[in-house]
Amino acid sequence: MDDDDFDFLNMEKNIVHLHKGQVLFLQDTKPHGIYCVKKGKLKVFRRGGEGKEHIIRLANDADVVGYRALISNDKYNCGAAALEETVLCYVPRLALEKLMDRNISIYKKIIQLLAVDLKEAESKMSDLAQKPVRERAAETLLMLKHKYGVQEDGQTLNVTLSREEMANLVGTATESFIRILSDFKKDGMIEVDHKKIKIVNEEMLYMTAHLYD
Amino acid sequence: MDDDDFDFLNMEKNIVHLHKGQVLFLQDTKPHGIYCVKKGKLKVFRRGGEGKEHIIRLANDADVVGYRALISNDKYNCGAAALEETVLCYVPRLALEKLMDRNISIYKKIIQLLAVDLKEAESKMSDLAQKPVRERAAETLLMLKHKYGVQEDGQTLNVTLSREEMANLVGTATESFIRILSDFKKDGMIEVDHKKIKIVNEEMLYMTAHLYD
DNA sequence: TAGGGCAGCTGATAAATATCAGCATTCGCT
DNA sequence: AGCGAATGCTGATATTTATCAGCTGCCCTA
Repeated sequence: MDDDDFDFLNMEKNIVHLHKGQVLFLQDTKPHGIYCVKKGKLKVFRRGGEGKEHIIRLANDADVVGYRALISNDKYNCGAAALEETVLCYVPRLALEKLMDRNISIYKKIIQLLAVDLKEAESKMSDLAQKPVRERAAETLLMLKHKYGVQEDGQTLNVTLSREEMANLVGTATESFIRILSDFKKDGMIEVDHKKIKIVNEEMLYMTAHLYD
Repeated sequence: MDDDDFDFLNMEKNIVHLHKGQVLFLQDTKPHGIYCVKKGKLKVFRRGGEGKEHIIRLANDADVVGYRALISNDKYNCGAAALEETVLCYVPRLALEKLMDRNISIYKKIIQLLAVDLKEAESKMSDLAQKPVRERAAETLLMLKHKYGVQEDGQTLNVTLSREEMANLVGTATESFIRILSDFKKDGMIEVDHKKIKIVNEEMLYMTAHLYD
């Protein structure tokens, strides 16, 4: 979304504040609008049979969430919750429809959002089907760096997730992920200080992820 | 796509015939148009590191394939190949753009296509992350029945896939899938005659897939 | 119609991953 | 600051899934 759209959306002045861990919307409920992240981080996840969650995607400043369900007139296929203090702009269905009426280019933007999400979903799907946990774990760490960046030291990931959440992102059991994380540490690819993860050998992580080699 | 659009597309008269196994387009190549299935069946797949293919989705009469890459001005993220004799209608980029210019509602249709694909991709993703092979195999058989229907006997799946292709659809090794298929046979859920698979106890398959129970 | 090759199948085994149990550490409260 | 609960970690083990090898039968076609 470009600045013009943001201005319009912000004019609606429906600001939502979420604390860390707070739920924005739940899987299988009906949407009434869409959300634009002004500041903060969100996880978008699905719950499987035994309640175990799988994180489908993460959201960042300027990302839009909850729009798929709304535009298909469908229930939410995923839930969303804040990973830290987060501020969002809520755009009710009607406001969105007004926006779309007066600006056809919004259609193109929605198409672009969907197309990006779909491409990433397809790639993740084949990764889940084919790559071992170790490779997916490496890939996930690199994705986190790419998505949220690093702190002033240039190495520490600028996002805080629990081990369980990271495992849910990778698509594996928490213990398995923890073991792999300590392997990565032993191999000198990362350094770990509680929830802070530092990527010290990105090249080697890439190799491990088999993104190139 | 409704009848009007089909008429327009068909006017372009770019008909493509594919024999069983023939490739429509390859992953990582550039699209020049989109394809509409007039008659036949296609698989859309990605190849992983060691060349193993994972089938992302199947296409049927009236499905559109290859449009995601075109509208994002991107390379194909997946390849596509015919599962049987297939007839498609090719719509070159320019013709599509003309169509979109004179009919804004095409944007909405593309959005709906993308939204459906995205929803299915997200669900499949969490299945791959959380469900065991046996459940995914049951789900796949039910999906094949739903997607392609059955023959006159009301039970035999109206599509022919090799065991390897089915395994690639489930996201498992060919041998693992074969074993599970013979379990299903033993349990009285299906009957198998070479490539013909008959679903004789759909209820039980649903239970096995944990779609409800 | 003989035979080469491939798909399907099965058993044995190996490897990957999950689960379970127990303990240590940290975090969120008050 | 201190307590209880939650999170993180590790080892042992179980389970799931993949891999490897070998066998059969079937189609193709030479």
